[in-house]
Amino acid sequence: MAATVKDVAKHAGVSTATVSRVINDDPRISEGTREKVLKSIEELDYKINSIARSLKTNKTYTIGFICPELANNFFMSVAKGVEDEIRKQGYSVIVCNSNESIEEEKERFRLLTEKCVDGMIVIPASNEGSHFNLFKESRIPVVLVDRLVEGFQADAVLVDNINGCYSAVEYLINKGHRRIGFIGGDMRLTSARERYEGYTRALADYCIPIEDCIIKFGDFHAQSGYEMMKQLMHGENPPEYVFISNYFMHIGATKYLMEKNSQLNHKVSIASFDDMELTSILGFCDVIVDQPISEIGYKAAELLMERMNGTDSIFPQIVRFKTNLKIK
Amino acid sequence: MAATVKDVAKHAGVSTATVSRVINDDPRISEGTREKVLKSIEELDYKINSIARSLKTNKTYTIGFICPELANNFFMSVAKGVEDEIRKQGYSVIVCNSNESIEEEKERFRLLTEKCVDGMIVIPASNEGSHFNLFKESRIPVVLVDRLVEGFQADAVLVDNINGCYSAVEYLINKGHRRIGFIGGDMRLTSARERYEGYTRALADYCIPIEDCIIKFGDFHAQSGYEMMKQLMHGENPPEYVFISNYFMHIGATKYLMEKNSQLNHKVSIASFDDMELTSILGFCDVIVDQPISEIGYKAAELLMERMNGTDSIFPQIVRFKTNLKIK
DNA sequence: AAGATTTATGCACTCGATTACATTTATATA
DNA sequence: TATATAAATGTAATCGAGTGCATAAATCTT
Repeated sequence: MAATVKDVAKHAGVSTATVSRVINDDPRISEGTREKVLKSIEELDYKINSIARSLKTNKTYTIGFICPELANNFFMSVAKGVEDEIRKQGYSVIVCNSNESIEEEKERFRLLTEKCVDGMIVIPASNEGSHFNLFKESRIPVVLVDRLVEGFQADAVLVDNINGCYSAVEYLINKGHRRIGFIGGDMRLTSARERYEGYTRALADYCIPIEDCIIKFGDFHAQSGYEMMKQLMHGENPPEYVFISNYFMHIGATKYLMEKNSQLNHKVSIASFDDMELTSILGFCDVIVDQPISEIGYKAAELLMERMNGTDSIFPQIVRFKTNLKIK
Repeated sequence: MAATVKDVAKHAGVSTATVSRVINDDPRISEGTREKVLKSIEELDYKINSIARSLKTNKTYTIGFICPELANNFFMSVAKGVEDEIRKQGYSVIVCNSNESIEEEKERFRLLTEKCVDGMIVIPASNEGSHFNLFKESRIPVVLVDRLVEGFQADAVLVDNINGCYSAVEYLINKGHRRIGFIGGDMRLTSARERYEGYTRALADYCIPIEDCIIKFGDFHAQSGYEMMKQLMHGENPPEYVFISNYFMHIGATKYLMEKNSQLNHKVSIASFDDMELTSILGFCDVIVDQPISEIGYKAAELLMERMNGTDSIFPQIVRFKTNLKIK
């Protein structure tokens, strides 16, 4: 049905090689034939078949993006940054959902390999990454985002979680607070670990004892934020401030506090990660560690482009963005 | 580098045709050769090259998803539903951002055509759709989601916006409210128009006069929700209830009310569309029109699959999901 | 004007897999 | 046992575009 180079060639009275050269802006084509061919392309409404082209050139101009969840603002903001950057170079993005499962992550990886993507950007489901060997073997460039994977060396774009969290806790300490609780994420994720590290380090530096009873660990989801805040508030001596390790748990925690606010005879405030659209209306929070989410996506795309263009150093590049402390 | 059918064929001592048949589960292959081939595939770590396959079969097992924005929970929840459903059949999804621009929408469409996607799911940027002729010509199956396009007949998955909005307004009327304001979306979108229609229809059916001064139109973004609520509250006689046409404007409006709450000598409540994770903590809202977002994605995928498999009727199918009124 | 260069174009193979058709081998039938 | 039939495999063309090499045409040299 659709016109091919052959049709165009016949129509223009030239060979397919010439048509191909016109399409690819080969300079050694005379102005006359170029126009003739372009006219035929126009008239036949010829559109290139990138499948055929890819087969020959071994380039698909497609990258894969694997993340643990699609309906997640953080991940999708990264994806947006990636898409934005990468399409400028004519690439497009196949988006895959690993569902926070290592198995599915592996499975998506296989799929993308079969589809011959030129590169991948992965937000790992876990730091457990034995299956990441597959990446190495495949020789497909990979850039990790937000989290690292044990035993797998690759380019990565992260934020300085430790100092981000540290600065928030330090700020609270300087404001005179001593009893600062913590709600952490899944400790199998580097980001969760680093944030916890920032918390403990700040306390240690200011000689404040670490009280396990005001430290809880959730899983970065709203429901667990709700639960953990509940547990904290039901403790013997609840903290006056709670640092919450991500946006979604922050939402859950706020939900709990809103529901139970009148019944609680204890005032609590929140410091948290991520300044999303909604953060400003989450009423208990006045200290925010903001990370440059779009930039993360841009940078990941940029690193990947470098690898795909072969201008790579042997050494993996780890880019860490600084966070920004916002006080309401 | 990577092994091809040829390599496998040589290694197993058979022809490439036989290898291909094994890969594609052709039943008329003897158990013996099948095992031999599978063993070679294993040993050579052969992976199929779907580019080559697609060229021959004219199927890419890839669909396109074009939406006006990536970092948008509603769109991405639809995308999630789509991905979920479609990957069961071995498809994957190229996600494109039209940036709410008709031009970019067109441009993405061209890209996806070149990439030979088997179908597309589109959340249109506008009801203006002269460029949708391209779809017709291309003969690539398309399913529209959430919004229709003028003059373009295609399968679509929508919700019953009119009755959804109607039921909420009716509920408020039955509770004794008479002065119900309205914040609408961009009227170039069918969804915005239908919701407004539901509002006016309910008022008319209950013989309540429509007061233009308590009706504002934004653009479905948070910022405009903020602005419009501000305008309403600064009006001479602000309404007691406001129906807000979508989640993001709801957020913006709430933000305004939270900031100015103490200074307003007028109490206002909100009814709104969409029950997202955060809706429950948006403090002014107690009436919600909930739409089955994931289902929308599933259904769109399903319709598209039907078209792609050619089991299509000539007539476009329009599926409209009922909404569900939730009272807090 | 004949040969050397440069420029423009075409021929034909290739990428990796699928498949119609041909051929071989095994099995059933008379 | 010869023949018909079914099952298993191979041969070779094909999908649509790109490209090394060959060739033709145009331009330059001397």
